[in-house]
Amino acid sequence: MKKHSKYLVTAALPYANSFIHTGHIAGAYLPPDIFVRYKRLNDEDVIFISGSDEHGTAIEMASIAENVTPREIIDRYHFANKKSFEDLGINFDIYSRTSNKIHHDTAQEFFLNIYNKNILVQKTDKQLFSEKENRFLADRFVTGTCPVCGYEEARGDECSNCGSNLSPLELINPRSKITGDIPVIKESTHYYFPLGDYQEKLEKWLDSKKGWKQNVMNYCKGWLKAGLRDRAVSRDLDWGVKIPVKGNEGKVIYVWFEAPMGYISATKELFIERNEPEKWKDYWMNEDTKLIHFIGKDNIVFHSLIFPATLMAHGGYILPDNVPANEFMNFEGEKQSKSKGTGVFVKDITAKFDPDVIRYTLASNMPENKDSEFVWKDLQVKNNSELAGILGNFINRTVVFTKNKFDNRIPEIKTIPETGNDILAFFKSQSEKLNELYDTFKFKDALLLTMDCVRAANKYFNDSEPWKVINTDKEKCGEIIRVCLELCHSIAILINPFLPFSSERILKILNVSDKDLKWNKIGKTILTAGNELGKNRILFPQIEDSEIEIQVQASSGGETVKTVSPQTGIITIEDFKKVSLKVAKVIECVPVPKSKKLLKLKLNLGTSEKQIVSGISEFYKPEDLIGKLVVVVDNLVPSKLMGVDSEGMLLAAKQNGELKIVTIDGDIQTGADVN
RNA sequence: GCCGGGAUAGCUCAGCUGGUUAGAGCGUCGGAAUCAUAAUCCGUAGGUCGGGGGUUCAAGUCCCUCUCCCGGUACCA
Repeated sequence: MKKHSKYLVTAALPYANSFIHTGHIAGAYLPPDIFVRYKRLNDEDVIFISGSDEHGTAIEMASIAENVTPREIIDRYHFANKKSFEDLGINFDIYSRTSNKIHHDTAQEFFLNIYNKNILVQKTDKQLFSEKENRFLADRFVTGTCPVCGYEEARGDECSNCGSNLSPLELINPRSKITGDIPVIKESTHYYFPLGDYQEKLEKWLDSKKGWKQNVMNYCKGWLKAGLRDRAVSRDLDWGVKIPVKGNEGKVIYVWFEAPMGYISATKELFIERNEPEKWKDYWMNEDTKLIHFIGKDNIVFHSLIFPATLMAHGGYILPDNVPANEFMNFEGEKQSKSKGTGVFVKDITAKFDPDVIRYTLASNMPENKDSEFVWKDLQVKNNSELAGILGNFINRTVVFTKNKFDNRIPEIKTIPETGNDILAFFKSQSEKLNELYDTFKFKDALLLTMDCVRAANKYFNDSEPWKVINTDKEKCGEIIRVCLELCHSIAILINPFLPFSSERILKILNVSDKDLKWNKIGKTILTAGNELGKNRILFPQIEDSEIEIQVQASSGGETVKTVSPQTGIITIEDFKKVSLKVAKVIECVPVPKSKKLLKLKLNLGTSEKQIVSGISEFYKPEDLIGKLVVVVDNLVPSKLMGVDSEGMLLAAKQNGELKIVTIDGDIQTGADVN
């Protein structure tokens, strides 16, 4: 029965306005890749889908902020992220993107289907409209004075000063963030999806689900308990999938509604590429297919309530069989966050370390049950003591022994020694235990069990003492080494889901094809006596302290410093000239509400003023700083910290938990260049 | 404020419906071994399971309460 089911595995569509970081990988991409690889070793029918989510306000905002087209933004992140996945061996069958025509067609068909059934309801709201730009302004495009605290730069959805939730209509003196002009109030009609109508169906459906993770169920129950409400499915925006109904010019399908359909359009695209354009239905519309969504916890309600409801509304589609969401992976005690500039981008870490080492580190510490922690030191420790020490060493000692004592050829085996049979049987039984772990998404346990096999292999080598036996009985020694070589092959299979690159390298070293790279060959003898081994190579070179130190230092700059790429070395004067340093006087200084370390500073730079947010409140009180002359980076790309705009960076020295800001020795005019 | 989730050995984490001396990996310390990337193997030590109270023959596991962290959500007109 199980044999005949198909698997349709999806990984969350990353939003194309930032680079993916290790937290994303550990939470939503490595787990499905491991799962899919395991299934493939078992010859199961599985396809693995993901792609970039490329519409919505945030991308349009980014494009305006950078004065480029949205297309430039999404291209930048789409291709970078696609490459990041490839570099890490996350092997999607297709990594598509929602800006593709096929996705627009699919989403519009979906919308029309539901629209034609009169499922959608229309509501009219007052919204701010910019006559200059001739369009409605999304919440985040509006800025104005907060009616609660009087802060003049409040956003349309939230005041970043006092934290109040706002509607753009409440703002005093609202302005367009793009052009600065004053918008007018205009009515706009939108379509809503009546999620509440599906409450009962969803509850019943969820009740029938066995084996879902507790955290996933909890999130859903929370929402159901609160009652599901209508959700707008259209928006006044340029950038997105147009509403395919007349009279809705300037409106697009709300991104939350359209994005998950990206899984469907990506599947269509995949089978068009494979010249089987109808075959996607065999997955999406086939009850024998198990649809599994791998996501992070932020996405739970979309994948286990909202998207299923829209699938129900359309009809004909299967619903997810499981949604194994993970928690988050933090970074050295902090959230991995774009706005805070903390975390490790995949593009940076893959430039420096072996993808399998990264995969191993992330997998062994996956946030399966609760938020977990990525620590640089861990990468070194895992590599040196586990990958190199246990795994790499076993392969290496076996291969080197074969080379030195058996002419680099696979020894004959007449009878397998009893202890050899034991270890092979142990491998087999472990592989059976692993089946259950993989099927229940317990990948951390699976990794431990996998490494147990390698440990046992080392023990077999030790206990058998081939280096002694070689002196008395070469044939028997050959049999021991032969068993070890067979174990190497089994290990190549066992580690394949986690360490695909190393798995391949082991096959190369053994000089065999991948035809026996099948789960049911674990613990089997498959090598051919007399065959010569391939060239040996060290699978996991030691990672030195210095290599890790560089990373730790590069990413410990605190909130105001972006994690830098792992690059060191000498720069030219031209490089340095790119940085504009100026003397500035602190004229105002207040803590950022709700933040732990942030101070908001208003600075006088002689001819101009600017606002900088700096993570120094643990070291300085606001009143200590007012009037001080400080040094700032004047031409840093602006960013937001805790929702507060920051237009530069304050220089400070930091060491061992101490921090001192850079000040000027004596009097000089503010705005003076520093070099 | 309300809802949910955390707080377990030096570090990173497991502990299902309550049940013998609380587990794993890594690290520490000691020993064995020397084929191997100073890599392996064996053994040892390490925790009043965030604090306090309660239910029970029995609680890390259930209940109450407090502290701290993390999400979500509301209000603050």
